[in-house]
Amino acid sequence: MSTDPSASRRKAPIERAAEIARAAREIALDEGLPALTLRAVASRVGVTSALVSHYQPSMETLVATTFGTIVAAEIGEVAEELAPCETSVTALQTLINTLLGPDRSTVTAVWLDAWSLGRRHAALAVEVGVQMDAWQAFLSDVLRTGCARGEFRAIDPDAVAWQLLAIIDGLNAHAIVRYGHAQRLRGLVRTVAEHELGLPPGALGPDDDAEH
Amino acid sequence: MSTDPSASRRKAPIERAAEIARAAREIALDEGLPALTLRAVASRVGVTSALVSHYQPSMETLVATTFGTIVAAEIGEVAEELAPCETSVTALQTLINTLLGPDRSTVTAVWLDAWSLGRRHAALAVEVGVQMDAWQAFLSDVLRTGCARGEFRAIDPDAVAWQLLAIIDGLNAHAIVRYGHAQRLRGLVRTVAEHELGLPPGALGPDDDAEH
DNA sequence: GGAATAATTGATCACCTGATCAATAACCGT
DNA sequence: ACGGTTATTGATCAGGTGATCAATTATTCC
Repeated sequence: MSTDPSASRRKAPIERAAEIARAAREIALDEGLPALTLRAVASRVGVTSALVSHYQPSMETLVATTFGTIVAAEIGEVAEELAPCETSVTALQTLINTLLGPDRSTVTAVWLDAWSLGRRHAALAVEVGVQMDAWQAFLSDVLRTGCARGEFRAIDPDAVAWQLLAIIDGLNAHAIVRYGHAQRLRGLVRTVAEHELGLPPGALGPDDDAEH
Repeated sequence: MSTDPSASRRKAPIERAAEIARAAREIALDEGLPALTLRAVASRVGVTSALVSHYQPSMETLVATTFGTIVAAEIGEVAEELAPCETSVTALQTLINTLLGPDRSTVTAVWLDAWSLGRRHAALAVEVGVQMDAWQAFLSDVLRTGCARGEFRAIDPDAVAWQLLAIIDGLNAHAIVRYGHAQRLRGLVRTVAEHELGLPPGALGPDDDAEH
């Protein structure tokens, strides 16, 4: 019983570090990036603020890495969801539906916080750039694959990826601020995608109420 | 010399109130909404923080009204710029060029701050809603006028206005975070607008390098 | 079992935030 | 010229922020 975690207050560094990172993620997701404070993390984990400081070089980096982790996880989830799609058309369809779905609001809120905070927060600004590039690279890959398969016809998949992401972010931002969800406006993204990728109108349309 | 302002420290309430409001606007524009603090305003005006508190019921409301003033002024400026346009097509063209121009970054930054802060800031959230509606109403009017003139064909101008604003906001957000300007991506907005308004491709295109 | 190692704590620092209060000073009307 | 009105100040409060320090434990190694 030497490693029984229930009786001992002291934990292995790796475990505690994971605990802190997890708490940070939770706080960021349900209270926003600005609420990600030294004492908030400590309180959620159930330790002293000094301990969080001991595990983290600074709050600046914790905020940045927490944001990065959340967004990276989001990309991973979407990638996993797209994997079983047999055609690039269904993949793009799924991607649009997921990214504009009602479950996206929490992550979108984190993005908004990051955009705002990033202007006075060097480390976060860098991470925002990295994650935006990651998203672009991911979507760009989907488009390129579609072109290779002969499903899409795009001169500049990189540019189209940026455009689609910008539209999706804009719609989601509006949705989170003004309405509850952005699903109503999916049609816009579909139309743009069809136009930019040389698809016939309606090619991305049918599968509207397909998910859950 | 009884009303000489240079010798007297004391000022008329209306004048001081205007001074405070102006300082608040300046701070918000070049340091961001989160930098709009009691002492920052006081310092810029050259008075005590207590005086700012005396003129403002709370920082919460000052932030909200400052944001509202900035955005309302933006709408006013654009409206003024669109007034001389003889056709709705050139009006829409001008609007797109202006809204995605390089001078928009400061106001876009304020929007980002407001979207982020608005989630923990009741008064600001209300003002954000009001100003978004104002923008939508303004653009919607432009589109409706174009329809009445027979230049546009849109089934639902309100919806198209929301869509165009969402795209513009998304592009501007991306531009401010990742690149210096969103001008490169104007083509996207034009394409969408042309498609949604029943215009021939390229109808909004030509006047690309028209402004300084 | 005893000693070295390191996770954890509690206290504290310096700084920022918004807000309130009595006291002071300037202005205006008479 | 004087008195009332009020703009303005200085001080101060309560609370929050990130960060650092020695001291205290718990764990592990020998």
